[in-house]
Amino acid sequence: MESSTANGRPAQRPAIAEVLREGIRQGMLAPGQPLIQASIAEAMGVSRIPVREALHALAAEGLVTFGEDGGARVTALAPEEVDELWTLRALLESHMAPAIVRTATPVDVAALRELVVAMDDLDATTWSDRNFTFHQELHRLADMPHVADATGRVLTMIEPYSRVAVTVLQEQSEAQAEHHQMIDALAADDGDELARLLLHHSHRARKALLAYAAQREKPADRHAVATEAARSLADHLGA
Amino acid sequence: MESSTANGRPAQRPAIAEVLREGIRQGMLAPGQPLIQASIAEAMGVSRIPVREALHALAAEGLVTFGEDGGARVTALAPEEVDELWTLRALLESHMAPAIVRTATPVDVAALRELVVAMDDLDATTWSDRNFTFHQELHRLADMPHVADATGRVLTMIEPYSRVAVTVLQEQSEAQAEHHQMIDALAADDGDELARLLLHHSHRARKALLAYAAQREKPADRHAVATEAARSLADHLGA
DNA sequence: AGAGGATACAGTGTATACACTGGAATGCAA
DNA sequence: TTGCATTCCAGTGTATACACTGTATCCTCT
Repeated sequence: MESSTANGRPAQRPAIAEVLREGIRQGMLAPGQPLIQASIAEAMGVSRIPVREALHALAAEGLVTFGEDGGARVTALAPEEVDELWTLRALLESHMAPAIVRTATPVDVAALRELVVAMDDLDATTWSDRNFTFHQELHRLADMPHVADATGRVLTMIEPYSRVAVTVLQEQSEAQAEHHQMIDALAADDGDELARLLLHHSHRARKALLAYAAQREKPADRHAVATEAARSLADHLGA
Repeated sequence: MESSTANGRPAQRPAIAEVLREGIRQGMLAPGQPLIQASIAEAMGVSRIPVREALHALAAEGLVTFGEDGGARVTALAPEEVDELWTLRALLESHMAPAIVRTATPVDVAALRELVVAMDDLDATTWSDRNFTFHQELHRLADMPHVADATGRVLTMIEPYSRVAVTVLQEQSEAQAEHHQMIDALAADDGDELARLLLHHSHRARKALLAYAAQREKPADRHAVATEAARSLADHLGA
């Protein structure tokens, strides 16, 4: 009475989207970079078909954007969008805080504390990875799969932009200090405090990032590409 | 210097995902229903390839679930999941409220009021459609594209479950009354009141829906599928 | 008649092949 | 040298074809 199904081959499809997602999240695939189906297919040893499917899935997640000409690129976010997503992240995380405190067992808290302690002295890249894991694990405790999913998507989208800040600013040590406070609040069953910390965590990082971005993009603001090209041209002609 | 692209044929791809999404949202494709690639392809007059891409995109949106056997079905949500999503909706909508009030022009407000008035006496199906549009238009005013997108996804996911409530309960008239109040709050530039109304709107509807669902699912709660299968088997054997 | 195994079928995953497009390079004329 | 038309090519969208698997059917044997 019920229909059936089966697949044909190794079916490493999920792996393709996974690899691309990680590549984008970790910044190896830069925002705006074109994603050529044939190249990806060759690199992964598959045909274009499963690559296209992965690309469309990532597009639905917002990580990839299909230009009207059909070409896929890593989604590039405008500063206002990054700002919006940081605020959204703060909202979602603080929303989960009470549930996290409610359902976390001492074992969970111990595991998280261990994770945080292990992050205390790490280079920026590794720290960013662990930071992502830490927050994901935290969200998992809320027992709100859809909210956690949405939050994870937001985290993934803003991560390429956050990493820059971690590398350049003193962001890492401040964030670590706050992580320790979060664990303490969690151990003390203080949901309100955890929510407050998560809000502060996001908003402080967001402001630092925006300041950095503003400083970085000031000179390039309007005619950035044009002036850059003009300078290059002048040099070339002057020689 | 820059790469180029082009497509081959009519490229009605976006239409495919769109049609499926609408079909799911409007309940024409019921939760749990298998989505056979070949059938869809034939119905839409295309091959399976673009259908697969649409399916994967919808899966990334959460509207479609791929079973481990590979078969795609319309995602079926457990009551707790619907509950979680209603709460999330309330959070997101109330978050947007201040921004909506801030950026809405008198023209926007008039257009929304007209929309609401036109909804006053409609059959359940048409009203549900307009209701969806109304909320989407409201979100659009917040000038927060990503939050609005996320909210739209949530609305789409819960809509099949909400429609039942609208059909059965007196939900429609209560919701309409609240819609009018929202427009008034919007016209009065009262962001806090709008946020309060949106929260109340969602939470009341959510409770009504849950009560309805609980009543409806009481007998099938635990071993629903097993008992269903057993009954079917019994009928079949008894005949 | 009932249990056990071969076979057909439905359905999926993937690769290959073809059609089509827009920009880049090239060649030609002025 | 410059302006323009033509050709070439990179890249995409889609269809067809094939490989594979789980389930259901049917046939056989006891």
